[in-house]
Amino acid sequence: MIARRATPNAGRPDAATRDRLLAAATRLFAQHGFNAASVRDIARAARANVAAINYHFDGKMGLYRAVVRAAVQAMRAGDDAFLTAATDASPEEQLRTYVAGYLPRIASTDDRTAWIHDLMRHEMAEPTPLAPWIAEHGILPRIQYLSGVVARLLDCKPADPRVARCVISIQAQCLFYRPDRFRAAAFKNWAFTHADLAAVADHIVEFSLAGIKRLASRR
Amino acid sequence: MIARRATPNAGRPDAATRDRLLAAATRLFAQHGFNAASVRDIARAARANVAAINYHFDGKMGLYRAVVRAAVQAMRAGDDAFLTAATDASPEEQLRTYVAGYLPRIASTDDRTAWIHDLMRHEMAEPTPLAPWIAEHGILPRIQYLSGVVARLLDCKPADPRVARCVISIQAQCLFYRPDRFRAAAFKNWAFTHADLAAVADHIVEFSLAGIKRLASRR
DNA sequence: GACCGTTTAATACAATTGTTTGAATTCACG
DNA sequence: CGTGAATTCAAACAATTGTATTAAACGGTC
Repeated sequence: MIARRATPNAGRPDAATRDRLLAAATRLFAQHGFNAASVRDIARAARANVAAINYHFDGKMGLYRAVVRAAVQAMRAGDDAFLTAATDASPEEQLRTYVAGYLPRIASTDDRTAWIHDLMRHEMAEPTPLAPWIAEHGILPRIQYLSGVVARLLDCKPADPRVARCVISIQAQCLFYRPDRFRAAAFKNWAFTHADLAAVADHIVEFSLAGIKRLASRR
Repeated sequence: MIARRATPNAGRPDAATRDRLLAAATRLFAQHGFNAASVRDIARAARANVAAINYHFDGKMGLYRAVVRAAVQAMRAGDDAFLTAATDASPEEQLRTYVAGYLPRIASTDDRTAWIHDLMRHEMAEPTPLAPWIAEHGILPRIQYLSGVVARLLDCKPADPRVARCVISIQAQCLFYRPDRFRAAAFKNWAFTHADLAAVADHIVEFSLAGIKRLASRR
């Protein structure tokens, strides 16, 4: 039967099987993607039975949905922390805040924050039916915020085609610092200390501000 | 027995089974990645028997190696066409030539040129043992060329940390225009006409030149 | 036309996939 | 202790995976 738990009282003595499954699935889906992560591997990592996945989540896709939901939620929570912070600051300062807050999360290798971006990378390479939903709820808000900042910097309407191009230029630079084996091989000394990362954030801001100012003056 | 064909005389009346397998594998590996593309799907698409893959390529991994070898080869051939073209041009003009030549290939949806980048995307999400080799032979040469151009623009040594950061900023902007479902959902009107693409190339060059000049003046 | 190496084909193999089943176990409550 | 619902478990399911086996078909040379 279906028979879901009526009250989600997660206050069990030890972590409930459902929670352990969710945690293990988060790690393995982020590492290998939806298809390549097997339910048996997930169950073993969670010290649970395979059937528990179907019992608690209605199958592999249901488990994935739960992971993705949590990912988007964590993403928006992280954004709100520094996006809504200084709405009265200058757009230059807003851009600096954005990059300084975003880049460390992108470049992080700490599993507690990095898994979201690994999940996204797999969705880009081999999309699941959830891809459009993730893009709309996890990414679009950030793009729209950035568009507003850039439009003020360019002193034009957000619909101006230059806005989208500049937003992409900024976003692309940040995203590129997500570590992977390709970058490690193509760019030697890829490992970043905290100081390096701050320098990179500085670079992206200066580089982008110069580019934007240039395009603002033309036309 | 092993019994590989002594001479690779591909001049058969109709396309040899080996060639059809290679073509089908190229398409399917690019679409779904190494693991998700099954040998049976490849064989069916090539109108060949499953065992033909083991006979001609010594297994799935051998087939993938052949595809990747061709990919890197095509990549370098495409690069040489416009990288070695104008070595006496100004670095500004070299950058413009680079972006104008590179971006259309990145943004292409034509299977004859796009498959290479799709292959790379899968390697980034779920690397195979070939990943380091691909990075070294397929990507590193381009990065080194770009580093030389940027070093001249910055008027500094290629080892200067600013060079790598600027190269990344340029490369990241170009790579971001590879189409996928996420970008289509996050950026409306993502489809590009030829004119749009030229405008984007122009944007990247102007944006980046302004950024580089700015960083050249500081320090 | 008979021979022999090359290529194709059908089939079998063990391993792994997601899911289902039905019984055993656990837990809260009377 | 006893009852009944919630949860866990081992086992089995059919489908799919990459590879190996073995025989049949092909193609050029004597």
